[in-house]
Amino acid sequence: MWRNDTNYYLCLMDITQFLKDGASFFLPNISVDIVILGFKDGELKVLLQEFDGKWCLPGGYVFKEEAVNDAAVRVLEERTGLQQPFLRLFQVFGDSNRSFTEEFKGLMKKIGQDWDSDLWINQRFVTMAHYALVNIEEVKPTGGIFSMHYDWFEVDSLPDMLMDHAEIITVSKSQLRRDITLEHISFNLLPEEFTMPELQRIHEAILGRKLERSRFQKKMLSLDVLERLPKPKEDAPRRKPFLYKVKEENP
Amino acid sequence: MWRNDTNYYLCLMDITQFLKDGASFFLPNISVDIVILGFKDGELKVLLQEFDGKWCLPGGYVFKEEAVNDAAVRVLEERTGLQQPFLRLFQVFGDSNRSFTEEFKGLMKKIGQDWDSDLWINQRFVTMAHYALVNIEEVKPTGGIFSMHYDWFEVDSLPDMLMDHAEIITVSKSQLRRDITLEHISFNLLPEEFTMPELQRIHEAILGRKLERSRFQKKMLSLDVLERLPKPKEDAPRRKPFLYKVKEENP
DNA sequence: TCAAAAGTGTTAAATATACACCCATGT
DNA sequence: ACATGGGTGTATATTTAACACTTTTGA
Repeated sequence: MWRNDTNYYLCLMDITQFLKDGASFFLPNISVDIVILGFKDGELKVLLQEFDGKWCLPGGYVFKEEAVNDAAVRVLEERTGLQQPFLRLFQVFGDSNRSFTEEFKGLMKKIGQDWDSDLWINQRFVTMAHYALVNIEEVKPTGGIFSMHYDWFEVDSLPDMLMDHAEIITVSKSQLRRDITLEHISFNLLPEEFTMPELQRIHEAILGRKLERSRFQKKMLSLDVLERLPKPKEDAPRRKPFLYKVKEENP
Repeated sequence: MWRNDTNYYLCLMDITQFLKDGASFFLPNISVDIVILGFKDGELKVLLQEFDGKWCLPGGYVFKEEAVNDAAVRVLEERTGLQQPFLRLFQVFGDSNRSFTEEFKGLMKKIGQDWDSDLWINQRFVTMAHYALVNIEEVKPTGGIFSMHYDWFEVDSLPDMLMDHAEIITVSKSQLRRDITLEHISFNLLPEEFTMPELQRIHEAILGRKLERSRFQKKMLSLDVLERLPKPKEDAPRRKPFLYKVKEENP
């Protein structure tokens, strides 16, 4: 399941080879994009990478012998170093004019590569849009094959984005908003041990509104998935809040 | 948006031509499958078509210049005659071994077509799985290009299904179960005018459990989306229930 | 000592649940 | 007339909401 041969090859491959031979490794017309979400300073952040002056989602392609889901896991690991983060496919963006043709034209010129409209990378791509929930402190971001520049952006004030990537993020937000009220997945945005106020800030950021302390606490505890640890958080500015962790599943 | 030239061509095309030239019309490796759900005799039914002795979901491929969503709408219309039914993409099935190779081998032989492992139709396919909610009485089913046999099956007792199509139906059921509690979409399974008991039967079938009459009625009416019509349903065996229809959106 | 953050409690309102009662209709 | 399906009401339990009270802690 880890780094297969083809994948390892890609890692060593330079951009010239990628552009030349990609069509023989990857499924055509299919891409994978990942809205990698983290939480810091009270804000929900998304990891973006720079592409010819604009910004775009981390993404990649699916090897011919690879499951779509494995491709998403692989791309996510390539960009974050994370092994088992929370990852979910939430939508497909499949309009007939979805291609990066113009964008690649500009970039190729800039990095001194030959551009050709028949390049496999200029195809129309149907993208499988995923979102991932990560502990932002654990992420060791790396750029993709086209760019070594990356940064975290507040999801509600995005920079100039490529193609439909801003829309993809918008849809991911509303999906996450739905999912978080039905499933217990917000913990994935925090380290193993966390406090109730921290968890509340996350829910507030995702839902876009303030939540009432007392009710939030009761709700979370009634889910019976949290375990309160004996010692409170030490480096807190005022009263030290309790630490919690997600209960082990007892089989 | 309606029947474009390529599509019209396909309609006239016979199976030989489809197998020979399909690769030049369609996006490779991508398919669309639709779990077409209707309601009759107190049961949730799915429209299946026969394929070489087994059964499969209605499906199709995406034209190179066509949006994935338009392809799903087109396939649905081709098989049901319906113009604007409720249709939603709910999952992608993208395992690396997803192909009909063996199944096509058998069928080609049977219908006297040449089989070749390099046939485009033997590729691995990543399928965009949709579900559609239809008024079963309005559907005029037609077979696909491979089969003229179709039938409605109770979703909980399916016949022998091709590949992962039984799993796709299982996932569609759980998605629908989730969606129906959050959105008002069950009306799509009924004619324009319907009774409260009819609506309740549908919810019961989807959720897989009995619901309490009084509560169900209050809940539905409190949504403020239903309009009670002046005359009750006439052809009812006992007491005539009221007829309802979905309120017009008032802008 | 005091303001802010964190934890808990108390009450009221809103919803959900269970079931009882009544009406209409075909047998 | 009565069994059955359909419509409505009522009492109870549960959940949600609003807010008050208390504790802890750094400034």
